[in-house]
Amino acid sequence: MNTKPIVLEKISARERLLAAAQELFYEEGINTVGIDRVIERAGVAKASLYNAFGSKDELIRAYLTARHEARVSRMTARLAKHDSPRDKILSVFDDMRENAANAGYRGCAFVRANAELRSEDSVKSVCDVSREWLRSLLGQLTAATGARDPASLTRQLVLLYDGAAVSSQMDGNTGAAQSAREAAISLMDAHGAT
Amino acid sequence: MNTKPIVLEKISARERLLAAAQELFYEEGINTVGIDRVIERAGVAKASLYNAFGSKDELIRAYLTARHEARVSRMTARLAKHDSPRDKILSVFDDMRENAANAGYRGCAFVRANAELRSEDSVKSVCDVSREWLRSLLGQLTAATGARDPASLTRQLVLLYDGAAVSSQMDGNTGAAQSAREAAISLMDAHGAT
DNA sequence: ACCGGAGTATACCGATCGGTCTACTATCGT
DNA sequence: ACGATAGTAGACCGATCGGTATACTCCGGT
Repeated sequence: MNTKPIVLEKISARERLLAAAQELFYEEGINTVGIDRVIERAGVAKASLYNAFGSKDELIRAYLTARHEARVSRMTARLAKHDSPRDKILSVFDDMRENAANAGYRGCAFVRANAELRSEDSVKSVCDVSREWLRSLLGQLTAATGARDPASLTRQLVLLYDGAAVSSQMDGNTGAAQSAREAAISLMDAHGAT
Repeated sequence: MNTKPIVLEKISARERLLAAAQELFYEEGINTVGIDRVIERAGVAKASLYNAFGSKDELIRAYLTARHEARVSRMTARLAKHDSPRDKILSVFDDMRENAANAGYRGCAFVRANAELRSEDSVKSVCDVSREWLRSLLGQLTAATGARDPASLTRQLVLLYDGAAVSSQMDGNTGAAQSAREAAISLMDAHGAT
C-alpha cells in the first residue's frame, strides 16, 4: 500500500494554532488576545505552541505571513483572468470589494497589526513585505498602461486601496471598495492610462 | 487683589494625565500602555487618575475627545483663510501634510485606536464622531463646489484622506498627503468641481 | 482656626500576561 | 520490540494588568 489518505484527516497542532490565530488576532487584535485564548481555540497544549513557534511574536509573524501568502495567490489567480493592465488594476479593487462583503471583515490585517506595534517591532517587517508587494504590483501595472506619470499614479492608487480598507473597517462601509474603484478609473483617465 | 496669576502655573493632575495619555497612547498604543506608565509620566498618584477619570476607558475617551477637538479648532482656523470651497478642500490635505511632517507622526489617532478595540467598545463612538465630522465637512464643501455628484466625490476624498494617514503611518511616507492632494485635484476636476 | 477638596505615596487585590517545566501518552518507521 | 517524534495536561514562574483602600499632607475660603 502507498501512504494512507487517512493521515490527511489529522491536522497538525501547528496548523490548528495558525487557524486559531487567524481568527482571534484578526478579529480582536494582537495585543488583546492572549496565548491562553489561542491554545484554547486551537484545542492544543501550551507546550505545542512553543514547540511549533517558540514565542508569541513568532506566531504573530506566521499569522501575518500566511495572510500575505493567501492574498498573493488569490490575487495572482484573479489577475490571470484579465489581459489589459487597466483591467488588472481594477481587479485589485474587485478583490477588496469581495473581501469586504464577507461578514466579519475588519479591514487590512497589516494595517490593524501595525497600529498595535511598539516601534522597532520584528513584526513590522512582515507588514512591510506585504505593502511593498502591492506597491510593486501596482507599479508594474501602471507602467504597462502607458500612463504619463506611472509613479505618481501608483502612489495615488495605493492611497485609494488603503483608504478603502480603513473605511470598510471603521465605518462598516461595504461600498468603500466600489468608491475606490470608481476613483481609480478617474485617476487612471487623468494620467492618460489606457 | 484679584485672582492671583500664580495659580495659572499650577497644572492640575487631570491635565497632566491627559497630556501623558496623549503622548503614550498615541505613540505606543492604547492596550500596550498600562495605567502605571501613564501616572508615572504624568508624575501623579494613581488615586488622582481614578478621581479624575474613573477608569482607563474614560481616560482613553478623554484622550481621543481632546484629540478631536484640537483638530476641529485647528481646521476651523485654517478653513477661514480660504474663500473658495475648492481651496478649503485642499487645505484639509495641507493640514495633514503639515502634521505628517512632524517627527513622531504616527498616523490618525482614531484609526490607530480603532485597530485595538474589541467590538462594541465604548471608545468606538468617539472615533465615529470624529470621522463623521470630517465626512460632513467634506460633504458641505463638495456640494458648494457644484460638483456633479458631490456624495460620490466626498466618499472618494475621504478615501484619499484615510489612505494618506495609513501610508504616512506605515511607510513613514511624508509625501503621502501631497500625493493625496494631487489626487484630490484630479478627482475634483473629474467631478466638475470648480 | 478650621474644614473640605485635591493630591500624595504605597500597599494590596484577583486576574491575566508570556513563558517554562515536568511527566505522561499515542503513533510512527525500522 | 524499540526509540524517535509529536502531542497531551497542568503546575508553576515573575511580571504586569486595571482597580481599590488606607492614611497622610497641603492649601485656600469662610
